[in-house]
Amino acid sequence: MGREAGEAGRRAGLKDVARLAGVSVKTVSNVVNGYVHVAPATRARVQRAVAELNYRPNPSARSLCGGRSGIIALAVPDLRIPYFAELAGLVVAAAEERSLTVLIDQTGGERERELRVASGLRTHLIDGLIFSPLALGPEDLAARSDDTPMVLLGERVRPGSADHVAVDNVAAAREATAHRIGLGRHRVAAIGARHDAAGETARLRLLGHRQALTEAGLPVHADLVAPVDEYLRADGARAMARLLDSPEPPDAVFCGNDLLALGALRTLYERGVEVPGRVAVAGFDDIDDGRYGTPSLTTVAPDKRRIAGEAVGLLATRLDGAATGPAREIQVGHRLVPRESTLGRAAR
Amino acid sequence: MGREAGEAGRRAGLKDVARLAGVSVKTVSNVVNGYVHVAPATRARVQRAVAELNYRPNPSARSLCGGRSGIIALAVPDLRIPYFAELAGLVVAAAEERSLTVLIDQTGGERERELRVASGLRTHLIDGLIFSPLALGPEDLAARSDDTPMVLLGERVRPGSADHVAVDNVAAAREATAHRIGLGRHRVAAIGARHDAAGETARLRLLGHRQALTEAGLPVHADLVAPVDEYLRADGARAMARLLDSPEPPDAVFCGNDLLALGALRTLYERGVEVPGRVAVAGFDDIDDGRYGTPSLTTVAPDKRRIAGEAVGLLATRLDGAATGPAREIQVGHRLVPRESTLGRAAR
DNA sequence: CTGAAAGCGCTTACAG
DNA sequence: CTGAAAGCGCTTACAG
Repeated sequence: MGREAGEAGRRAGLKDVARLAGVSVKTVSNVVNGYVHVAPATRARVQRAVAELNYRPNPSARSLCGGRSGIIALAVPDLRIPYFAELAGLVVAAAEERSLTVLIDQTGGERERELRVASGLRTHLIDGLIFSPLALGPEDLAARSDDTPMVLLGERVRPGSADHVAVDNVAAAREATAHRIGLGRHRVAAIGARHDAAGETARLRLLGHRQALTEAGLPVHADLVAPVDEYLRADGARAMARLLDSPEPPDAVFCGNDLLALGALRTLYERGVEVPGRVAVAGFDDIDDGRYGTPSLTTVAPDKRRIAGEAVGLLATRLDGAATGPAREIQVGHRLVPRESTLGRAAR
Repeated sequence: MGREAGEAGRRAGLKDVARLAGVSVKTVSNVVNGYVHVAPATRARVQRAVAELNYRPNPSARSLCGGRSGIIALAVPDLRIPYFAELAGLVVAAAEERSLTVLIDQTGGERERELRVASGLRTHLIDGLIFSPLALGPEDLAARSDDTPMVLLGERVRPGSADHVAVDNVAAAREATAHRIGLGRHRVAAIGARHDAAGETARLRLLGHRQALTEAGLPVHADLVAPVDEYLRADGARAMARLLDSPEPPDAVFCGNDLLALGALRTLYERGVEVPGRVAVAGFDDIDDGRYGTPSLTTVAPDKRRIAGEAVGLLATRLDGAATGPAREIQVGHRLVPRESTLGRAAR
């Protein structure tokens, strides 16, 4: 008898292990936490007792002692948005490598909820926060009063106010548009202008797009920049329809993200417009859906795995003592992934 | 001065609130936890103190007292799989309505990791578990030794051994295939047979598919059932290619999930096979990607919002006292969503 | 290298 | 309806 959990109905505690091993709880604690100064024989004895009792540390008690909970929060707009889902999956995996557990908060990109997240919604519970804000601006973030370590995903906040990991949105978008210009397109539209506060990333991507036009000596037509409410497929579909209905439709479109681009492809399909024959389409994010699209979607691929890894890594260093110290900024690479939506079937 | 957290650098505790309000900690605890028997005046005084000190209960302490942590775990194979990402988003939202926080575990569908999840990976930390196993069978699940409340998503386990929420996979798949037969297709293939332990859901869906064939008096050709390793786009694409290469290709395909179907659509696109003209395609899950596909994907839509809601609801009742009691089973509805991949462009 | 003691912030019986 | 006390399981100085 006696495998798995304590038969007694009660789970074994540090004290039980100590008794069985014939040492003090302090020593057990030392062994469990991997401290160095424990005699090998003692360590072995303790480990045997731990195994026998199937002892597992109680994270609540540990965290209560001012120790850490081992939990970090990831706050994103919505897991139903593939980019954030993929990112979340990678963050959970990266966290696991460091024995951290991830709890998810969905903000819906709403200012109120993001404010709550930033001001310590999970204080006491989490050791740190990885936050991808949409509605909050640099000022909001810099004014944060909670002192839980935080790593920001996305645009640069006021320099020095928080650790953050980002891609060079301007450069990446510029490459995407330049790619189409290089293929001979001269009326390159953009889908994704936003008028709300959520527009920082959008703004930078559209800026890169315009830079590419300017660098190529092409005019920037205001009517070739389509605004959207959100960055979802439906918005892209609607925006594409409007562009097609304009007097001089574009021969290429840069979309602020892949979801918009997939929506745009859908409209083009419905209207029987050849892609890339008459309109070349590119997105941003490199979500899985784009890879198997028909046609497959040309996009800019940020290194999501590295974004997740760096975010968790930055947080981990904060948890391991360096709680204070200058804010760090990590710029993660990206690469243009040309596929059929700009190259045609030859792309395969 | 004095907004947000305690200036003193230390967050206010129950004791601080009690002192400020001039009551005992017990009373503060009562107010904070919404107990009834507190004099209105006392309650008001306490609430004022709570607000003034910006007091927030420490979940670790609460959980340590044998109380609850307010945290539940959601264990799914991988958030990068859209179905699970959408489900996770809905679970997080449903949990929030009940003031529960969701922590995510990714099992990768690996037996070892699922076993760890089932046997109490998060004991002490979580109040309950919502688990979508892939590799574990009914025996594994029934043999679970950990007593943390658990709600299973997916197939029926050994009746009575655990709460679970599921859709009627057999009936749903049958409808999907019957739909194509009703449209005059007679060589309806299936993609998604699995030979590993992860096959329970797959098995039921293919069973429903065969039932539809049989009910229509159609033969079940073994060569029209394509096996796959996983349920991802790439698997669907490969399987579709094999089916097309067979001597008598199908005129319709039922795929075990939407990801397989999207992969199949990709192969059909690459080979220039008209959909649904020459091959009608249907999937299962109703993930967002299918809705905007080109063509849009006919699928079976389980009521995901309800799955998430019921799962959290079942768990919540276990946390609110009914920790023991007979296992409950909730069957969630589904509906066939015919789209262009079977109906053609007229579907719009 | 190891032990005994205090205390983290809360809740839960137990009295009044 | 409210209070004083014990204790949840751990870690952290402080001694030895």
